[in-house]
Amino acid sequence: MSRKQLARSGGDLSRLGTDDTGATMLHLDMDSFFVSVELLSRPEFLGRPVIVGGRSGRGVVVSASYEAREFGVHAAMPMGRAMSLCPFAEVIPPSHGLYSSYSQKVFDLVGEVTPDFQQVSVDEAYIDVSAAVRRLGPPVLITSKLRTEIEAQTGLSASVGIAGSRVVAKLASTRAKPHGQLLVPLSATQEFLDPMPIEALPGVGEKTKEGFFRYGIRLIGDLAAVDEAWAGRVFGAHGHHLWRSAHGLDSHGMDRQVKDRSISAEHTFNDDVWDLSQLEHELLRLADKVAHRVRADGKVATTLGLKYRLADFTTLSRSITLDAPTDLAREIYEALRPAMRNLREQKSKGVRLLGIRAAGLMDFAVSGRQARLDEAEHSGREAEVALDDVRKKFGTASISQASLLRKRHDHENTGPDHV
DNA sequence: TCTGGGGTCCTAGGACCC
DNA sequence: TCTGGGGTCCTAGGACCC
Repeated sequence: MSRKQLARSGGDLSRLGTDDTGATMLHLDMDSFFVSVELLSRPEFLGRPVIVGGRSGRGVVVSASYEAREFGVHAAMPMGRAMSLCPFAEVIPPSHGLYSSYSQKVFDLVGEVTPDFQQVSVDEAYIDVSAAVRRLGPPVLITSKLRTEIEAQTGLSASVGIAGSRVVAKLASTRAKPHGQLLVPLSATQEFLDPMPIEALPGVGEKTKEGFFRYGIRLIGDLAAVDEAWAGRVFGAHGHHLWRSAHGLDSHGMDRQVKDRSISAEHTFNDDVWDLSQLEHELLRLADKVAHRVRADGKVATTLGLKYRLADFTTLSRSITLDAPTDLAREIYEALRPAMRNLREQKSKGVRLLGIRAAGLMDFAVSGRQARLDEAEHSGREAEVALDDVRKKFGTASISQASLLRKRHDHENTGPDHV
């Protein structure tokens, strides 16, 4: 049974009623967003199974059309498996820039309804219409107009859940898909939630589901019926949060979005890598990517993390907190390279994935970074801070260029013996 | 034909300080 | 003489989301 069918089997929607008083939280979710955007320029594929995703050996499905889903294809599935399930699907490589521009159009339209919304991904947002009802009418009407407007302006369809809380609105939009909207009146909230499988709750994945199953909890209603303190004892903070969700209650408000906690980049190799210099080359490329994005945000990073996944998919991580925050590729690279070398020596296995994370982000202006740059200039070490610009002129630096620059730099500062 | 990339949040243990 | 307890920072790992 597909997820959709499962959701649809959960109850008789007509019994939910029509009273949208107080149901002022909307969850908007674009229907198979990436695929739908691609179909705008490929109308000949309409009605066919279409998959957006990486085609190479280790690619996965990013988005599948509803026709492809009929074959069991879903997001995050390895492409090989998807193709065996649905051999005649059209496969389109993702164009993230294109999706961002359509995303912008959609959220511009949302912004015309109310500024009171929180975008949670490229194709999803929570919209609090409580302040908009006097101006625009009841939530159900606002929703209809918004969906019509989105479709008229972009050619894309959205589904919307309307409820009294974020968690219920989200479950409602899932139930409404595709191309629909669903109101869950406040009085029908528990009735709506109770028959749903426990894994429908956001935050319940494979592991948590197994945990609940061990205690005979299979439906949201089962969780709602237990004592909150028990859920907390057994499942910790997560348990409290999920118990509240099972009652249709949010655990935190819209103000939660403390954005930009980290900026990361990672790469899965087509074939497992054993060669240290190849790893270093990739590390430099990732450092460059992350540094650019950190600078573009006007930030500097205090903590740097390395992600290191072995051929057998075990994932190791190392992190380093810097004395002085940075936004330079070279400093990121130099900080993480020893950790990577250590891992390479300890684990005699091929490397599947390498990743870098920059965290502890703060504004450049308050970071003291400028003072360090000034100081560096005065002490004749401008080569160090300017290296990034040098590297930019060469394009993506090769490892030999990088080590040449590093050697020159080290030579200048500590003498040739240091290298 | 196994498992992308970019994120968030939580936990647990050790270091270190008072 | 040999050991309390709280707070905070840091690191490593893991679950989960789109």
